[in-house]
Amino acid sequence: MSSDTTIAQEALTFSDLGLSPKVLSAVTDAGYTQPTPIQAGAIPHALLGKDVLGIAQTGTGKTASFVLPMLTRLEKGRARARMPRTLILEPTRELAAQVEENFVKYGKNHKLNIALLIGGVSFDEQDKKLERGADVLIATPGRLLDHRERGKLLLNGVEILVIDEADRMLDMGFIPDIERICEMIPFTRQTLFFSATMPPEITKLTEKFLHAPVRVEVSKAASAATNIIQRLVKSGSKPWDKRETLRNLIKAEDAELKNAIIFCNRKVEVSELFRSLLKYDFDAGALHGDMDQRARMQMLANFRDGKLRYLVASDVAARGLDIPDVSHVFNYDVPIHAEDYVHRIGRTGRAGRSGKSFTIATKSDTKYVDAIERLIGTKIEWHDGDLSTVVASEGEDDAPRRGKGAPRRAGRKDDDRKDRGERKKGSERRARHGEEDASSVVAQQEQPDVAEAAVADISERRARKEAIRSENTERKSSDRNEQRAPERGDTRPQRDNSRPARHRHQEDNDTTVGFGDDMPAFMRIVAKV
DNA sequence: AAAAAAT
Repeated sequence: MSSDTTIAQEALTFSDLGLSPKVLSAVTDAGYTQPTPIQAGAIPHALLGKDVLGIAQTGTGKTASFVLPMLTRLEKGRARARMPRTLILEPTRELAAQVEENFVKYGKNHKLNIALLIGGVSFDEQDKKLERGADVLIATPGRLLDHRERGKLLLNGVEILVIDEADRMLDMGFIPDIERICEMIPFTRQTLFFSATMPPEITKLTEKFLHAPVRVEVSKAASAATNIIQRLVKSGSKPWDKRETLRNLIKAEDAELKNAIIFCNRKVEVSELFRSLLKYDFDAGALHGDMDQRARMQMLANFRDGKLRYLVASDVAARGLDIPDVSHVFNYDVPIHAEDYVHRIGRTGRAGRSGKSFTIATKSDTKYVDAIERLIGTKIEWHDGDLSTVVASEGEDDAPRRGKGAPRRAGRKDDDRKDRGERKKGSERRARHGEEDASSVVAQQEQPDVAEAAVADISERRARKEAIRSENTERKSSDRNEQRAPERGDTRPQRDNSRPARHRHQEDNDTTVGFGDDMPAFMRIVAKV
């Protein structure tokens, strides 16, 4: 009876789902045999051309649940110029690039034209791909609409439309854009719609744009994976207190720590913490939305490839990003929205591995911690005593009653001197003079420990300089020049700008992109198909 | 209290 169905489900393999031989062979080559619940539930219907409403978090194998059937269905027919056959909408550039990687990986036996339309990079290459006729078009909404308005793109040939991470698009205010785009595509299309949650606005959207969808639901991740050890870490609330807490934590975890993502709530904090960590010789990179696109891709690639051990990031990296082997997640700030906590810590403990997450909490974070504990339904253990044992740094208390202008030098600890040094002056200068100045800052820093520097692995130092340089090309100050100004003293090997960065790292690595085995264990148990 | 996305 019910045990029979369980057995039948467990025995299910990809070859049972109706995928084409070409697709199956790519899946097998990637080392997968068993579909995840969302894949097993969605693929057969998607192959039949039905609309699918998939309710699933990232990390459930969701991407493959639309990539594989789309590849199969694309085997018939050909793309025409400026008329893409399929369209996949993603909320962030990194996610869009990641989906493209999936199409490349599982479409290796197909001859498909894939175009990635995202902001922050030049139009030329994107235009060329559209002109050639794209079988698969992956886009963030803004750039897609931009291309359309320039007349480079006709959406009335789209046969399959995928809307991914719909609830996140809602958070980001993309819903009007999504509606516009949906209205441009003939309703004879097939629509595959994915969302982790179903708030009323999203339900409305599905009622408007889906036709008799098959609903496939995988239970929510909010119950927090059991393979991730979670701890709260008390800290004073001043930035230097928190940075010191973080450094000590990282050092204490050193033996177990392969690599870590460190989340901050704000972009400025990402930048500050990143610079601070570099000064303390941590092998860190940074990732947030104000960095130029090349730097974003570079940082992510370097972190994935193990060239950077730490990645300081905003919530742009919280959801969906698939880096298979992250050992630690640190929340430098307690996330304001409890769901973000679940997404952030879900960057570790992937592909059935174990992971550790530490959340630095100050007295003013109490209510956010409470909200998180309510959401995940458990109390998070304190790492080394709770906040009642916090010693406020000398001359300060934790009460946030002082304004920003309050003197803050009084009680600083010895260890902090590095942290607060000449940063402001330095960054102002860098902003005016561009990148070459950043390397001199690095040189300056390294001077005090010449001996150490000499011993240090050269490539590591080069990577760090590269990192500091990239992080300095923040979009706000230089993105526009970036597109047309290779004349700045750029010593990096000349980039072939006609190809987006992600193609390069994709060719020279075969990092596993998460898939069937990329499902948290707790989900495997409760998932219903 | 934020971040994300077109310029």
